[in-house]
Amino acid sequence: MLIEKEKKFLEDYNPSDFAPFAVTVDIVVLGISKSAGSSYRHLDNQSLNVLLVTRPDMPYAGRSALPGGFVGESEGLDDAVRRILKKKTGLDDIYFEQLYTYGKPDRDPRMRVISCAYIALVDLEKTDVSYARWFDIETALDMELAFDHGDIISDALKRLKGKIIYTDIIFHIMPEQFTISELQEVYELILRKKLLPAAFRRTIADKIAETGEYTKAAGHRPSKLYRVKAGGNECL
Amino acid sequence: MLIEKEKKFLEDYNPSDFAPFAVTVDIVVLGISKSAGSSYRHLDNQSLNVLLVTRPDMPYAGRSALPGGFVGESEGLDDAVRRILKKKTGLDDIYFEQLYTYGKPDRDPRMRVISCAYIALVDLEKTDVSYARWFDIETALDMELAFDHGDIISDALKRLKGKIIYTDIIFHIMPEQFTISELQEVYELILRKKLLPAAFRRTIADKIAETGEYTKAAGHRPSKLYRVKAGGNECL
DNA sequence: TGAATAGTGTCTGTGAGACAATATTAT
DNA sequence: ATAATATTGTCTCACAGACACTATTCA
Repeated sequence: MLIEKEKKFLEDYNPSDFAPFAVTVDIVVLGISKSAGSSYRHLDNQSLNVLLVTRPDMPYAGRSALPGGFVGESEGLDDAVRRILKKKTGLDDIYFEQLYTYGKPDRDPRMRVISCAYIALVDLEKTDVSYARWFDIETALDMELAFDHGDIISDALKRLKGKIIYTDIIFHIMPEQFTISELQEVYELILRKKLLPAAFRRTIADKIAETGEYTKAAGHRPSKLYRVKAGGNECL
Repeated sequence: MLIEKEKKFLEDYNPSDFAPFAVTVDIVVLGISKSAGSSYRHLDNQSLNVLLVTRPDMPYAGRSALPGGFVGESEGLDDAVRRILKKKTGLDDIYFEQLYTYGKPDRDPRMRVISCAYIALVDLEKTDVSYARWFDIETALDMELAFDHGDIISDALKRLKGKIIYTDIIFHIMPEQFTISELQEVYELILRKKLLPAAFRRTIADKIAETGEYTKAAGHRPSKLYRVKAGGNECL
């Protein structure tokens, strides 16, 4: 005979009364793209982009959505992320981190689905995205996306905005070589505000190293090219 | 006839090939307890505590574990957290936030379980924890806990350590009235390092307000009692 | 040469670290 | 009076904001 206390515990842990859920991972893949400047004198314009796929099926058929998919029966969440990233970008070794888990009962009309959302940062130039398309982040946020993917993207940006101040994850989105101005512009795109060049240089000076190379044919003074210094601060 | 591209998409989204998962929430409930100082002259000792339950069943029967339970079929993750917190602490309106989702395939020997972990901060004095027990955080970390709950607790502490610097969530763990020294000691318990009283006072001065009351019978100079000022910075 | 960008120098204010000094109570 | 804590004062240093200034290239 069970005492009252033990009964109470059993309520929580009885394996027979758990409901079956589907679990997916959805990934906010972010990258920086460049478009030609307005004249030979002007720098290229950078923009923050997010990778989206088009849903072929109901629900939200034809609607854009984050790349994602169901987690396999004996597959870890991280493994599912790696598998999907490989398929959508052609890359291994992409930096990613867990963002948040979305579990509102009605978020998928078909069934109960828990979505574990991730952020991934890629060097966009290296990606081969045959089954997906890059969208400017502003455009993407204005679009009608499938499920709650619009919320997920804006949560991802909030997270990123917070983290680039006290970690070095920004470098995962940069190409191997970059100028300080480019790096500053990426910060500005994410933080949505202008920074002072002098102050910016000072603060990141110890995180980067000169490569010895310079930009060419810029129509004005060339810029030193830098790379990340080893041993950055990734934090939690 | 489907073109190759569409087939590829269908692979990811075919609703019939999803695996059934159980989803639980597990909560790291943290609170500050006081034990009497060594003499009438000395202040009470505060310690950071975590709420644990004892598992009555396999697996890990008899082992201590985080309070948690299966998420109901049409219950939101947050609703599950509120339900469990109410049962284990007797309190509504507890501050909590999502920590991380743990989904290793072998983390529960019975079946595939995804655990969505949360942090909750409570005023320990107000809790009625008939079905759980408070443990000093150091003790808890040294114990052999069920599942991966040891990892979850240490992740929770890392998160808290990061967040108390740039948010005001700390106040959710404080009683209505507190002295600056007490508040400082809580910071020190979480950050695991000593702070300078003068600097500490300066930095938190604008977040708290005097109540007009003082500590009594302290065996030495009494301290002003403060409360939180409205409109704190909770951030993401 | 000049437009456009790269990069430096420096003043100033804010805020943290360090630590000394003063204040107040119960016994 | 004294132990123990509370609270304030102040010097210094690091660093970010602001902004002026110099440097360099290509068409």
